[in-house]
Amino acid sequence: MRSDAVANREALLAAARVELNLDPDASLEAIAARAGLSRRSVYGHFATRDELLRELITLGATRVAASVATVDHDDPLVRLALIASRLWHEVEDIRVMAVFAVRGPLKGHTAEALAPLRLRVVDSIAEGVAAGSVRRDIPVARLARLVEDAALSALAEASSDAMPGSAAHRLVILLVLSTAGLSAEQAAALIDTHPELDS
Amino acid sequence: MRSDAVANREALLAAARVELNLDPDASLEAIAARAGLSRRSVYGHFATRDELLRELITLGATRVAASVATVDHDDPLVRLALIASRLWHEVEDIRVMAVFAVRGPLKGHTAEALAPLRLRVVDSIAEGVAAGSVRRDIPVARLARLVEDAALSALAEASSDAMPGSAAHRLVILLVLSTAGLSAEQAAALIDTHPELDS
DNA sequence: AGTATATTGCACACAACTGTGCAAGTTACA
DNA sequence: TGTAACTTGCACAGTTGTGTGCAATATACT
Repeated sequence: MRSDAVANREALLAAARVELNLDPDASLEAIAARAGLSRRSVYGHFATRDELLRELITLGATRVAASVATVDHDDPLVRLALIASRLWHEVEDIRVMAVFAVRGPLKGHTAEALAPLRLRVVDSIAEGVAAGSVRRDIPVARLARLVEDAALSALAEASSDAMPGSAAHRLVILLVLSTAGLSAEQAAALIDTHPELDS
Repeated sequence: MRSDAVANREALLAAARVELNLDPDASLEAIAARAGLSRRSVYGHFATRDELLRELITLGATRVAASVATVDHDDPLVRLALIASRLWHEVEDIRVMAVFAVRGPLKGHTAEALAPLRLRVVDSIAEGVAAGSVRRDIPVARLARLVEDAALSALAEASSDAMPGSAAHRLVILLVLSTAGLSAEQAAALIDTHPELDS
């Protein structure tokens, strides 16, 4: 592959990231334009629109999963909070795109790349239940989905209502912990006693 | 208007309710077919697809708002829980459609009919904050949106993962209370000490 | 039974896309 | 500098929808 072709491929992915973050239904025309290319040449890099989207999602989801994989802490609740924190940082400037990937028509594909992350969440919750720090009134698998949903709600809220990044970051963690069963005070205490949750 | 025309209009709205609940992007063709009419005759009742959707949403949202308007209780938290409960009952069998109305492209229109309901939620939360029973770490307006989002998450969860209606009903209330800042135990206690939340 | 009212099928215009074929142009790079 | 690799514009086919005009038909209601 020629060097400019490589660069253009990158440019297309970057453009798609931006454009789909503005409007998940953005056309190839719009994406190509942002990349400084013609719609026609998109097909020189990706066979179909779908292929472009899948690649984009795979890259993003893998990156997120990889980042979250390095999280570690003995306390499952703190681990959960740390995961939420990492998630925020990884997704901060592609919030809409992230929500689209997880909730949109390609969610099945996203799920594959996100599987390890979700496994980690389920494990942490199960551990928390065993330790008595996470609610027992909702089955673990379901609670894991609801916790993820809470995080997405926070992302969406941060997208619509412009708020300072630090507030959004804290909000994601708070909602995750609240959904896990903590009271607002307990959640705040947990965050405040763990400075690594500020970064 | 002729009597059969009135009936067909109703049939179209009912069909749209069902069809859009299966797929929010359902075509007029599909809706008309379910109503036992031809696509062409839809235009005898509604000028555009948009008009049909708006009418549908107005009817539904108004009904929900009216039902919620009759909720009353001194304790703002219990009131919030009762609102969640009513919401569930009103929306139970059009969950997908409800989520579409609130999150989809017509959310602006939905907002009008839903305004009184949202006002009530904001008020209850504000009252709860004043009474010290609702979290103070998130601004009231934002918290109101997040509480609503939590309810929607519960609806979505109940839609995807088939669960008994009673469990879904309880889940909606639990998530609303958790988001409001209660611990899982506090939320459960509140529900269990208020039998009217079971109906 | 007669008439206003509804419904239907069909054709058509239109829009906004995706994806392809091909000839002509441009550019990396050996 | 030559050539393979890449990009472009344009035309075209195909898809899937919405919305309209119109003539033919069916139906409610008086």
